[in-house]
Amino acid sequence: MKTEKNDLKKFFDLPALCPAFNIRAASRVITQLFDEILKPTGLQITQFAVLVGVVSLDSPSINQLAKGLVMDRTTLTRNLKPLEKEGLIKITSGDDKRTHFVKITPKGKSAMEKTLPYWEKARTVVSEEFGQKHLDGLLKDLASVREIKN
Amino acid sequence: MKTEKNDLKKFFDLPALCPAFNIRAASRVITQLFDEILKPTGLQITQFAVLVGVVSLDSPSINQLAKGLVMDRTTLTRNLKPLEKEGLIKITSGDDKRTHFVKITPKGKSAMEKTLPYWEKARTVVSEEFGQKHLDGLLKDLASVREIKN
DNA sequence: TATTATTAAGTGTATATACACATATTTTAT
DNA sequence: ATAAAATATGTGTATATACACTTAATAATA
Repeated sequence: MKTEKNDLKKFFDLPALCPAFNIRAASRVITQLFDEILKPTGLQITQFAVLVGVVSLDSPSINQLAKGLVMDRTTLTRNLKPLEKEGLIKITSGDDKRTHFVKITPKGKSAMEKTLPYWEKARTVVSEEFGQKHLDGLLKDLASVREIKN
Repeated sequence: MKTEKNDLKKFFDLPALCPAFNIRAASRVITQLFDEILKPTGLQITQFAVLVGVVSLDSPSINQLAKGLVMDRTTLTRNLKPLEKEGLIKITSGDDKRTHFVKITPKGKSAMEKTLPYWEKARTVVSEEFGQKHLDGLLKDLASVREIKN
């Protein structure tokens, strides 16, 4: 009989119990579902989220936008690059030259309008697969998870 | 008064309603929390998840492991690289030379043993921040989200 | 005013993610 | 036995993520 040291059975329960494994796996599934449905728009769901943040926060600074999106500032900086390259946003300096504001462009607005129905479609698919009431509960829980950060 | 076309208010509700925005944001928060606590182990939570998958599935093939982890096969291939480089796993061919099996090494086992208490600590933190009962419900919901894939 | 501290943002590096495409091997059908 | 189909995996490319570190500009203080 092998020693206890080599007994790996204790790891077998982890996948079902781990918040990180599970939220990351679920995140991959949902992201693929949205990106598949959004494909005709040329936007990925993360990019759409950033654009929505930009208009909701009305031309925020990088820091403000990162906070609003619950996204690391340096991650956001990188995520803005393809949107800027495509001309969907524009980044400008304020009076305080350290601060950079993110503005939506007409092309960006147009891309958002085009994407909205696909987003609605994706949301409907999730809602039907999952149950609207169930989904409402999940969204509430996910909002609570976000609060852990504070 | 501007035309309806330029009215962006309709986007303001999206962040609260979007499963993708919310699950991705929550995933970032949880991942950072786990990675911070796991830092002394030298493993990130995704890497620990892969190792747990390898031992739980008992030296699976790449495809089997990807399926078990609900991870895209090509993502897994890339995620295995740093683990292999560190000597925590070994990849070997079977009789069918297309199939590659992933095996844990002694160094890999040792890393897992070292990491386990840190994982437990992180799980406790989440559980306390969030409430154990609440967390159980969330884990169940996340498992359901994963099922959408099938 | 000169120095120091603070604030805002970018860069270097590494891992994570996944689609489209390519390769190698095995199986199936002719 | 050979051609075609199916299977298992890897690679090219692009985006996503975030820590550690750096730079630039402004604010606070001596």
